[in-house]
Amino acid sequence: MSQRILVVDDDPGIVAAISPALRAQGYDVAIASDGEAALHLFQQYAPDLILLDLVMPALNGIAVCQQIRQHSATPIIVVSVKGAEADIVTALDNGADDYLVKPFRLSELLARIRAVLRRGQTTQARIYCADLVIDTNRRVVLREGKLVNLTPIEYAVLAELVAHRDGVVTARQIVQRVWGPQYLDSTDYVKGVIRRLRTKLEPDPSHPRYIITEPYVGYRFNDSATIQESAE
Amino acid sequence: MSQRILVVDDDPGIVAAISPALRAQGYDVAIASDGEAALHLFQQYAPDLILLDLVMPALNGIAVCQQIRQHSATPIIVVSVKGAEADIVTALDNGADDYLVKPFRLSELLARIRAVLRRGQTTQARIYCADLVIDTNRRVVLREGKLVNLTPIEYAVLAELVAHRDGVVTARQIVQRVWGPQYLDSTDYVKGVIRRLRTKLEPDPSHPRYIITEPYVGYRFNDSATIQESAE
DNA sequence: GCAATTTTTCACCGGTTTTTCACCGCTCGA
DNA sequence: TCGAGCGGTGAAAAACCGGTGAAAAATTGC
Repeated sequence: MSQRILVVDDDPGIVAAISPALRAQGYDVAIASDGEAALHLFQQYAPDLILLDLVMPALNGIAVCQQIRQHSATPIIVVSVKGAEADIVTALDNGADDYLVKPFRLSELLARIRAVLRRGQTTQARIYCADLVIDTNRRVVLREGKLVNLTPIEYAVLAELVAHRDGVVTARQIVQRVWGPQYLDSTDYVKGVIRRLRTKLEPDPSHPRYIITEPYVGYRFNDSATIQESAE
Repeated sequence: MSQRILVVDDDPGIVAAISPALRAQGYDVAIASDGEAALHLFQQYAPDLILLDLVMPALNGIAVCQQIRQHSATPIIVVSVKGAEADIVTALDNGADDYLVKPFRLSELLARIRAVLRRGQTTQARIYCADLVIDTNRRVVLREGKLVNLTPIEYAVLAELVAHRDGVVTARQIVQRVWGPQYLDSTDYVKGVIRRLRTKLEPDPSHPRYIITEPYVGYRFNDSATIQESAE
């Protein structure tokens, strides 16, 4: 389901320039040409982000900002020809999340949209993998719904593997990030921790599903939950 | 309790211009003059926001962004002389939350800081948790409807725990925020205060419900009033 | 200035974690 | 075929962490 953007601008030229570009990026776009319509559409359309012009008939941009902020935290990017310091400060202090002065570069607008939307995301905190749930926000790991007790080093190593899941992480990389650069040659640590992680996480520790050894390379966290039944 | 900003810039002139202004606004300011120092201070100082220059010795701004984003969602505002479209897009797509081109207007920077910090806030004045009521506005704590007498330090530590309820707070973080960065290694303080808090708040201080120890990690304020009857 | 409270300091205990080391089997390449 | 290097295993030693108690030092209120 694509994200929805409400474009509020009374200049048809601007709208005609922006909306196709947004649609091309995969966003759903709705358009309002004055403040009243903006508030109405905000209710109806429930956008994920609002692109808001300041100078408008019916209700100006600042007023729209304030109204919306009374009930909602939906991100707002103000786009305006007014580039004066006071305008920018006023808009930001009245609830705008970002401010872009016209004329602007399209790719910058798109980047700022991405940045603002990213911020709103509840940082992809949870990773599901077969019967494993890793909640990086609360720093907990669940196996079959039950909490697994991980020590700090165990968790740090697991986090490192998960952060690069699908890619291989070398023992040196793990030591580097978990113990620090000065321990670069003591890759023995990793062996021990990997073992403990496997006994705690793997259904069958001697035939790991999640923490896979890539011989002579490193370890890999197996995200694709497809279980590989190796015929041995 | 003021919010902390980490200023990362290798130009002493810029730093000299910005930091006093930030301090005048009531922010706590730490300064790093290269990327390595920035990452180190990020760990130590745990800032609420980062002002990041792009051009730096040791490790450039984009790299710093990426490193920080691997583990954290702390807001980053990039401040740079580079105003090219590509620079802006690159920075925003690598985790920056906002981008400001030097030279900038100070009041605009401050407004953008406010806008970005506003996002992260979840101000909730009153926290109810079983028979505990914590009113952060009036700075009082009630237990079974009765006022609990907390000393300033006790309250500050509790507030710190409550602010991150459901998340774990390390002893270092607590010391950092309550006593200040210069006490970073005297985590003994925390033990004492936690003990006193438990005797004052917990129905059964030796089996805490509210202030839970997460071994080898830190303490967690248990918001979900569900009492965990551990079988064993 | 004195008494009560609060904060800091310190040493100890029990439990857990981390580190270290020796050994084993396997694979790769000479 | 053999040796070297890599990864897995096991177990003991060392380090660490959090809780406790108690006393010294600092702060506060009267």
